[in-house]
Amino acid sequence: MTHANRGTQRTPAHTRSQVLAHALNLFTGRGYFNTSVHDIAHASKVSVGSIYHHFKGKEGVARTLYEELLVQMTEEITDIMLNHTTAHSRCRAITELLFSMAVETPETMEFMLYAKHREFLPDELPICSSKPFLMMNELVAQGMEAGEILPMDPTVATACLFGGSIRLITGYLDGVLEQPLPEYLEETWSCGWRAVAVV
Amino acid sequence: MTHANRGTQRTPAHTRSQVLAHALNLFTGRGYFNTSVHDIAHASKVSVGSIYHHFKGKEGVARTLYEELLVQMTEEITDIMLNHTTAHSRCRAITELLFSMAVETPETMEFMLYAKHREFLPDELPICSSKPFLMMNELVAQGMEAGEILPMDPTVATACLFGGSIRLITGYLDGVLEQPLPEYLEETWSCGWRAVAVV
DNA sequence: TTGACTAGAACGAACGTTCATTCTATTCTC
DNA sequence: GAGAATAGAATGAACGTTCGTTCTAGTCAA
Repeated sequence: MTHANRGTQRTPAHTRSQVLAHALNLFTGRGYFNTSVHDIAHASKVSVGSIYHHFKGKEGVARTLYEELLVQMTEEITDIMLNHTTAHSRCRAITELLFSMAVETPETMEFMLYAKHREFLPDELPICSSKPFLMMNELVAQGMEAGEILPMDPTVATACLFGGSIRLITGYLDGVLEQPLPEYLEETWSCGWRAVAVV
Repeated sequence: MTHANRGTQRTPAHTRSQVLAHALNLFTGRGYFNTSVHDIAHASKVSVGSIYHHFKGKEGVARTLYEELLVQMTEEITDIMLNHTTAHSRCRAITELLFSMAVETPETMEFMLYAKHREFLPDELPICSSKPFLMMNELVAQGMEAGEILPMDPTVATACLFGGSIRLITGYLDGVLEQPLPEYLEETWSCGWRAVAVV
């Protein structure tokens, strides 16, 4: 390492992660279309050319963020499936996961729940067709077969089980909740489970 | 009327409504930022100058759409409040309203539920702070006082009561439902009410 | 004739993208 | 191990396009 970059890393991996982190921040803060490639370059302290070298363009940055997000989410849910056995316990764990992600990585959460991906990633399926969401559907269907969840359309059950949590998280991300998000967890979970549980 | 506009209306009211209708169509179809003023002008068969005369610009068109939407929604909910007395009956009516709006005016519904208004209307509050949503909150709070709804945080109750419906409607607008939307109404309503109702 | 309305050409700023060039770390040759 | 060769990475000015907006000229009803 020469004096020219004393104090700053300049490995490709570092460049990539810097760009992704700052792009996520800008995309969620002001929106994809209100963020220019030059904004990302400036925020990441990286040149425009580097962004094109690594990601092939603005859309490539967004696509990479989206794909990494789905992979991470899939891993988390797989973990939950392995470490819990009942639908009750699995759904509870997923609700906790959603709440804690919203608090700890709100930008990631916002990018997942709130961004209109189809406006800037035209070839992507809607997020509710993505792997993690399908896994949640599958999980609920299994719980129904096991007699833990009332017999009904699995799509409806999934929507009602998690719909309340998702709305609260949306409210949190919009800054309209009066209490800190975690204080709503217990009641929200109770309602969601009560909506579909076999008594 | 001269030969110049034979067969087409050219009253200001007609111009306004044409612009609004086609703008809504374009905004929901490809997104606000993927729609240019020239696109709106072309689709509405109206000149760019006219759009600027009536709406002061692209953002003005979106703002008008948004405001009209909130007014219409407020009226509908006010109607429901007047024609129903119990929280059970009112919430059921609102759920039906949401489902039927989604089917009959999907673009309006999409613009309300799905568009990221804050990205293109920077001064607007998030939609969950808007009048119709606050009325729903208030309605639920009243139902709680009346002993119809379990005592809990009203925000949570509202989120869980309507969260399932909203998720299903989102799925419908994304085109991922297997059945026609109305077939999900009964089950979704049952779940939502069961989540919060006093037994 | 006046004033609201419409038309569409013109404008300038901002944007995503490209590219010729420079830099840097690693490999190869002797 | 010195030095040439190479490939990947980084740079930022420049380009062509698109877009929101403005402007001037013209239309039409009252």
